[in-house]
Amino acid sequence: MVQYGSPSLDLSFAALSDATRRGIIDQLGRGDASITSLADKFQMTLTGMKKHVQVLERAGLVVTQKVGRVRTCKLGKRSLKAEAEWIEAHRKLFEARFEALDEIISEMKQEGSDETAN
Amino acid sequence: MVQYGSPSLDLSFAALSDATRRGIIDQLGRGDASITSLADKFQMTLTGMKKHVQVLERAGLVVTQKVGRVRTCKLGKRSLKAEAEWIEAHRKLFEARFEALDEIISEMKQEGSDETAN
DNA sequence: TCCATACTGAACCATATAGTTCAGTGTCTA
DNA sequence: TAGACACTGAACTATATGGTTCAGTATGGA
Repeated sequence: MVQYGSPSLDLSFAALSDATRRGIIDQLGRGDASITSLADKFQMTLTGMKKHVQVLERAGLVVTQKVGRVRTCKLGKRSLKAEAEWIEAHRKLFEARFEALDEIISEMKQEGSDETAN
Repeated sequence: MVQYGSPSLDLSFAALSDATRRGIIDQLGRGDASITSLADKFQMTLTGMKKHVQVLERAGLVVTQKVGRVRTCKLGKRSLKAEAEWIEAHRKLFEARFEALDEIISEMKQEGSDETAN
């Protein structure tokens, strides 16, 4: 795969594409948590939960710290800034398209429509 | 996988997690394009490009219409609103954590620090 | 009518993801 | 010091992803 964009956006959007991981972020927003407590909450094995946490950690969205036998997870310092910026920048493109679509619709009303065919 | 969140967020964040697909959205923001022109631009086979476009289409980020032998791709009506909202809502959680971190750092300066160990 | 163009679909490959089990290792705590 | 607890890592499974090639089908133009 040829790289065009930011590999960190790759990692964070991929991390956010799983509902369990979005739930973990939600949960950590309410307070730090151990792997065990997260695994309980999301009904998953410790090993499975650890993998999710690692994905979030690689994306910089979560940091963990092991004290004694307990690994505590908390929200990281990435703060979703770059992601918010990408999305906001591109929402403008989408909105510009809407205006263009309005024109097309008026045109279609005049001359009869094509199909989204095949 | 037990589902907790929105399956449409799953699809759109997954779609955005690939730099080529983010590039396609970028490109379509500058104007509609055929599969062939996108494949050229991103140096990829037609088949490969078609798959990317299908991922974007399933996520609602792109719509396509075939006229004659040409399939034209344009930005869809999803507009990234839900994605922007999720991210904005959660940025607040991250920022709240920062303040908490500041407290922790001051505490650590007083009593000597732990390690992010193991 | 014939050829080039534009796409489509099936099949394949390598790698990643989402999860599991099982067998550890290290740390409390009674 | 024995057991319980919290995690870790390897190995395995099933499925998805990102890409390819190859063999079509359908359309448009000379």
